[in-house]
Amino acid sequence: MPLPGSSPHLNTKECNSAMRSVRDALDLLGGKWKLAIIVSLLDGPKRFKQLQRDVSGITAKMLSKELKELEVNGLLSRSVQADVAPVAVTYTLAPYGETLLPVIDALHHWGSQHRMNIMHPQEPVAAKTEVSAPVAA
Amino acid sequence: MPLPGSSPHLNTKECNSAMRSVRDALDLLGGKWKLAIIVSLLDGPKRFKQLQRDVSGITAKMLSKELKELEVNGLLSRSVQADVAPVAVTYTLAPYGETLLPVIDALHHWGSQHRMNIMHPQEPVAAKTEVSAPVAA
DNA sequence: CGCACCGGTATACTTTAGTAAACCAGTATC
DNA sequence: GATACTGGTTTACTAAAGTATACCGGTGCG
Repeated sequence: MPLPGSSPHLNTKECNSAMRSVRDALDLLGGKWKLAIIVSLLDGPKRFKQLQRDVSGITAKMLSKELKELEVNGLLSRSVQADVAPVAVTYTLAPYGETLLPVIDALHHWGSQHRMNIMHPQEPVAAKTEVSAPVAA
Repeated sequence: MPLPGSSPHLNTKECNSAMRSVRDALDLLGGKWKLAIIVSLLDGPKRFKQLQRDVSGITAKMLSKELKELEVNGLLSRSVQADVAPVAVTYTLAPYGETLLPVIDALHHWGSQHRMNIMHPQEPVAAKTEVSAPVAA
């Protein structure tokens, strides 16, 4: 099995195969809210309104929709307690959802590096031997 | 500085901080085509029409738009050879674009795992058949 | 001449993502 | 009896993403 990341580049056939997986992941995780919900749920199980407060900015409609999608993909589980006062609904990150940690970590790591690069445009990461072309700003 | 990914979960403040970076990365990489273009360019520099053939399915308009965005973010570079016959334009993955390899790798790894899980659902990875609400229908 | 390739752009359209706000039944609180 | 909290749904909208198709000047090929 070819391990991408170790080889310098892939050929076209490998690209197409690899891209299917990458797109699968991105379809599930893409959009503005999915990762935010998952990350928030890493903190522990939460109820609907609690989640809505924590994720900050999300509307009830989006939260509801995203939670459904996340649930059918097995990334979290929804449980209802009908006996308690106003019916408590709890969302819990499924074990399968926790397998996303490496992905979240990679995204977070690159994203924070990138954030530094664009805020302090010195040469902290990608400026060692090569002097790039002085193209347009 | 807490290292996410190593700890089991983060608190709410850490989530918000981490999410900014994750969203930064996702904004740059999200959408249907950006990663596909980058992965295709891992194969080596390519010209516009070549890229359009390799990425398969992308329209000239989208390719043009995505290439521009990728270029202004420093992930690839565009070079024009005006001397040759019908003006050759070459797109090359920038060194900075190669720093995405860990991200691509993580996405690819999880995505292919996930793809197997949904295609061969041998083990009950996520049995979500439970309905514990005997209340209203 | 006629066609295809090159690197795109222009126009028009559909689809999806996301926002904003109101609304619901039930309970508990003031 | 009004208000707020619970877990959402509904409707209506905007903005962004993406698709489809045609078009452009220039060149080389038969």
